[in-house]
Amino acid sequence: MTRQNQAPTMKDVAKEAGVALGTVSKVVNGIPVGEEYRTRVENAIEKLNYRVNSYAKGLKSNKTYIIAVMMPNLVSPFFARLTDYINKALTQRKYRMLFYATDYDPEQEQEYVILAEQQKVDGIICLSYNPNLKVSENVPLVSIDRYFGAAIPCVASDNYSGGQLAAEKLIENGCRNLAFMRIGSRLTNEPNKRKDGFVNTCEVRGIPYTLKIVEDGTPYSAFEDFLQEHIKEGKLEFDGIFCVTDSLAHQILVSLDRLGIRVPQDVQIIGFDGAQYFGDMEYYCSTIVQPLEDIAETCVNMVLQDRSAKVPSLVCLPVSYAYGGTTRG
Amino acid sequence: MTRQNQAPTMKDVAKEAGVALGTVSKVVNGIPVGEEYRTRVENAIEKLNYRVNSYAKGLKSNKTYIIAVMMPNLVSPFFARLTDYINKALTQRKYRMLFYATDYDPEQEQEYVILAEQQKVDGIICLSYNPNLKVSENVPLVSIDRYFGAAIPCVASDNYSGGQLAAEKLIENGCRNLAFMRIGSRLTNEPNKRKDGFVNTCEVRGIPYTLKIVEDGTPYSAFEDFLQEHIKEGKLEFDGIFCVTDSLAHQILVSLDRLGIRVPQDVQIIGFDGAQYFGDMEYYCSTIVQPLEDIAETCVNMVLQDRSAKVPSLVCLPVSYAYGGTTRG
DNA sequence: TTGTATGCGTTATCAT
DNA sequence: ATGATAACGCATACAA
Repeated sequence: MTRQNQAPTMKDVAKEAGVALGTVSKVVNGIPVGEEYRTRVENAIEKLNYRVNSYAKGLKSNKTYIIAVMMPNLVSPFFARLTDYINKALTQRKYRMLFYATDYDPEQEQEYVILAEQQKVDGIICLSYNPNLKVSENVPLVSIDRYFGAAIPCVASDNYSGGQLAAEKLIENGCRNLAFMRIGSRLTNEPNKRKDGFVNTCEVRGIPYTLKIVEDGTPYSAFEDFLQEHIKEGKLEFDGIFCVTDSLAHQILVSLDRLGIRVPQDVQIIGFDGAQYFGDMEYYCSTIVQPLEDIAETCVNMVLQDRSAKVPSLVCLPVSYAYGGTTRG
Repeated sequence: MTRQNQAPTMKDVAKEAGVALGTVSKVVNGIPVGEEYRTRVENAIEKLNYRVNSYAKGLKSNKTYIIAVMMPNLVSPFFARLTDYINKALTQRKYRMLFYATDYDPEQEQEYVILAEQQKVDGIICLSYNPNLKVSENVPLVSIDRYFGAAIPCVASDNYSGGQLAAEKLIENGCRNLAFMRIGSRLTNEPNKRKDGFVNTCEVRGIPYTLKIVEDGTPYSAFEDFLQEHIKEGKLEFDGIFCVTDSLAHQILVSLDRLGIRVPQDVQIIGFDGAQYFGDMEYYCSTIVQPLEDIAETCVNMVLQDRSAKVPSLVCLPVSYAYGGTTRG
């Protein structure tokens, strides 16, 4: 029984055009061929609606033009936007994106890396929460925000400077008693440097500060309780708060509203990320903006780079401050 | 010259284990094999860190376990969330997602469909803005929100009922002079039925209404001008507004704030989509919630369904109302 | 049960 | 310049 209702192959095209298989391959790949033959082949391709099978092609050439991208999810605007930029950067370079959502699960991450390897992708870009991720030598991997050691290039915002910038902006806007709030992993990763930068500037500038850091999974009410405890005679002790993400800043704003503390009159808030309403409008809050487009471009360039080229093990890209209504300027 | 530093193949494993190629294949695919052989092969696989090459596998089996998903972008929370759910549904079924961002460009959409076909994906799920999209018979395609005709299954929210529900909720909350606002394509698509449902209920209930519909690309200021014109003696004529999306509702809220009109005291607003702050918190506004998870599941089930099975040409899934602070209830 | 051989749709190396 | 043929890594029908 012959193939029925199957997609046509090069062989079919060759038969239709009355030429040899190799000739069809040449036409498809833009290799010079006699004018007469070329049109015959092109007509046959048109007639049969032929498409090259990229699996067969990949099998031969050992190149797939596919990059695997791993993120915790696409629901967080930060991840979604970053993925969007990565996808754009890949598309511009004629690459496609195979996407995996890891849901912060280290085991799934490991599984997906293995999957990507057998998918024979040309590279992997991942934002990982698995500090022990095992990765094969055979496929280049670029990490976002997590440093795995010199062998695996890591791209991140300049989180330390971002922390400094947040403190400076608050101080510049008149704050004299600061707080830093963080929820999240105890894993060492680049974003944790936000705190260090913040603390550094507070100490250099001689501004008192308080840290409220809770573990992942802690309910947000912990922060509200914390704020409550620091309200003396109806007045919040802090006049400036740096939240480790815009998402947390949003929660804090809700709590402050509930507690009757006005923003930015009573306390000024700075978040981190640069999240925007519906992706393209104003900022949720005053914030340290991550250069997502640069991060994406950098990741793509590095993952596509010749393996033999020496790549830096950590690239930090400059952040900027953006006003979003929760500070005085 | 032999392969060097290449990923190991089944042949390598067979040699290492001292068994035949076919035996390795059987072990890999869980086909019964002698206990002795099995462990020998498994050890060899472990030792060489062997991974099956899914390209070679796909070439043989004509099945790739990859579904292409096309969306305008991942920046809009609606698209991002929908894509997230689709990806989850695919992952649960051991499928992977190849993602394409179309940026609303009909030509790119067409290109991507062709690309997907030569990528030999097992199916395509797309939210398209190309009314003339050409699609091959060889790969199943499921459309979201755009009806292409009986041959191509379309999945959407029950937009008509959503429009009705919005009108009913506004009326129920005491509104007696309604407005509908829309920005967007003139292409016929399912979401356009929101207006029809809204109008239907207004007429049945005998409530006066005004439509303000502008074309894509019109600046938002057009709506603010419109509102301005309908303010008589400091009072907005409308006491209820149904916005075609939450995104537009957000813009309208900004405009109303600027115009000194209070929400929900002076006017109540209902949006459409069910967008949430940072994906998982409160709603931006009172809204008609699209059942994104159901839509995703339905699309995935349909695209994976046996081609021979008759699939319905249009599936509409029930929407619901959610309070989000911009109405009285 | 295990091994061998063929073919999937390409590309590339040959002769022609 | 063109056509025949081997190989890519795997699955499978068939032979042992």
